[in-house]
Amino acid sequence: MLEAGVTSAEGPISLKAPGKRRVGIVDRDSGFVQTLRKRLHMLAWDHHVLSGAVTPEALVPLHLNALVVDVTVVGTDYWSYLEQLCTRLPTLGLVVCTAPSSVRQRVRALRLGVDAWVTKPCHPEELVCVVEAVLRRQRQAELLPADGPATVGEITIRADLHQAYVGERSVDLTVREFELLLLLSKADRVLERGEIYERVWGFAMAHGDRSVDVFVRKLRQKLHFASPSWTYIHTHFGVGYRFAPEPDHGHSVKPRQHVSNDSDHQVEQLATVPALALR
Amino acid sequence: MLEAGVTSAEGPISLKAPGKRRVGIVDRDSGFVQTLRKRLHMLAWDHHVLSGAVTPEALVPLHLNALVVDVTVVGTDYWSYLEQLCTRLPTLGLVVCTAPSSVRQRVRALRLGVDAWVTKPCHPEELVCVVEAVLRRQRQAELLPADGPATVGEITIRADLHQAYVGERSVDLTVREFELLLLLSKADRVLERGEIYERVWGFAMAHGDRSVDVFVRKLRQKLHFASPSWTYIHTHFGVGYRFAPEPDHGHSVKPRQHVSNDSDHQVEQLATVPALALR
DNA sequence: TTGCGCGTAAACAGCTTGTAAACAGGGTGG
DNA sequence: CCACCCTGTTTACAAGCTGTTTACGCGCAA
Repeated sequence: MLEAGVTSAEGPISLKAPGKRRVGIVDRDSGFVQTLRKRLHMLAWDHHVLSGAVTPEALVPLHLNALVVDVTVVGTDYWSYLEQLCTRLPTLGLVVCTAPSSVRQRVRALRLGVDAWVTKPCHPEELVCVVEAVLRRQRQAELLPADGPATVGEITIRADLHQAYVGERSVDLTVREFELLLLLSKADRVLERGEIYERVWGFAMAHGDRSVDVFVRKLRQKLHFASPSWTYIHTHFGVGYRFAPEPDHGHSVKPRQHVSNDSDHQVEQLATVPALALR
Repeated sequence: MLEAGVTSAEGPISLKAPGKRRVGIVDRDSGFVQTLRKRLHMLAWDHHVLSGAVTPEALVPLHLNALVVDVTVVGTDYWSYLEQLCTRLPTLGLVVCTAPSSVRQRVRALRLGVDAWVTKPCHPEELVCVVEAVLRRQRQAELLPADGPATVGEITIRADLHQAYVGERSVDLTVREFELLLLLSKADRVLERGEIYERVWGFAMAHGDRSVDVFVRKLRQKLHFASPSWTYIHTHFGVGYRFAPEPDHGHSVKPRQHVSNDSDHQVEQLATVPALALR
């Protein structure tokens, strides 16, 4: 019973997207619900409209973070329902949004464990903000894990470790290099230098700044050292860079690609290997 | 967050006087304040009536768990004040209780990080219940990590005793050190300094503050003294720290994995340092 | 071919971290 | 009530790493 509450608060978070919240709605005002749904959708929160008073046990598999209830839907004796919710699912954020009530009612509900009481009619936006405030306080407790590893080509990008790997071996990227890789790998198109600079460095690129080029080279070098038979970053002359893992099919005829050069891993080898032989 | 315990400052995970809460009040309505005080006294909560808008920095030594503010006391531009509070003291429960307001105002405040907005005139009992609801959700965060003993590497973390052990021998961690260890061990990823500070200290880290580094060093020292052949805390340069117990494979080859730090010389120094020097 | 964009390399400056120690405040015990 | 001890905070300095800048040469496109 109680573990159900823990599950709904902690379980799904490790399984689903970290920032994703799930909100349940118990209400019959279809217009109000529609507005809420729209707003929640904009916030990229999952939501689940429930038809009537769902038992705490039935709520468990929904993995809700919060529940908005209009107690008029529940029936005359909604107190036992609220009490059940607060007892069995103590980690569930509970917001009552209902018709005008007495101080006594609100105090009783808050004492039971309800997190907030909003009086109808209310602006949907305000209700959403109240739920958000509850979830914010709720989330403060959690240690939200970063999103899981993503694999591109032979490279595994681990956001939780701020590092990329090939198998078990670290590519040994610095912070900037990793951020650059993360940005490039997420964008599925050619990125201009200015755009890259803005999103990695955080401000506008000065005219003539070659930082992006330098870091692309460093990143290419390390990626090539870690995964020699793949090409990841492609140069679009006069435009920018594009990330796309491509295995090297031998040295077949494919000169059309703007495949930038690939220097062999370390310095001394560069001196001995003619550049042309590599292409 | 801030605990009204005997010791100076305690983090969110503190265990002392769990029921004791400290609430600050910023209001000029003396009658209202008197009623509140009386009610808070009955609840055995400490309270502290403040004269006007106290800066977040001045608030820190008061070790408040929550703050009730009538924004009319603060002045015309109370937004910056609320924003400061929410930014600098994100774990502080913040309830605005003031004259009638617009939806826009309430939404803005809730978005800033205010936990609840109560409109005057209101029943003092209801206000207390709202604060209680906020504190309840806040306290949930503190009680959750109090689960059974967990073993990581050679270290056994006893949340119930607020201490870590190697076998039967205590690692002799201070409160802060233990909280740091608990936080790090619960997160399965790299934690940035700011995040660590916010969770352990309870408020936003000032720019240039090295407290986290210092405590990581102390913790490393004691862990290494208690469990010399393991490495627990790894530095991710430019990012933060990550906890992961790793046995030292014979120190012949340095496994330059994603592990940034090496503490070879540290080992020798620690070996020569008498136990007392660790405290 | 020419002009400009891009790859490459290395030097330098600045920042980040480890380390140690002094300092301050509160708690405890005499 | 006072002195000592324990924590936590702050500061300073050194070492290492990272990011930036600069220079040079090649290659792409007109």
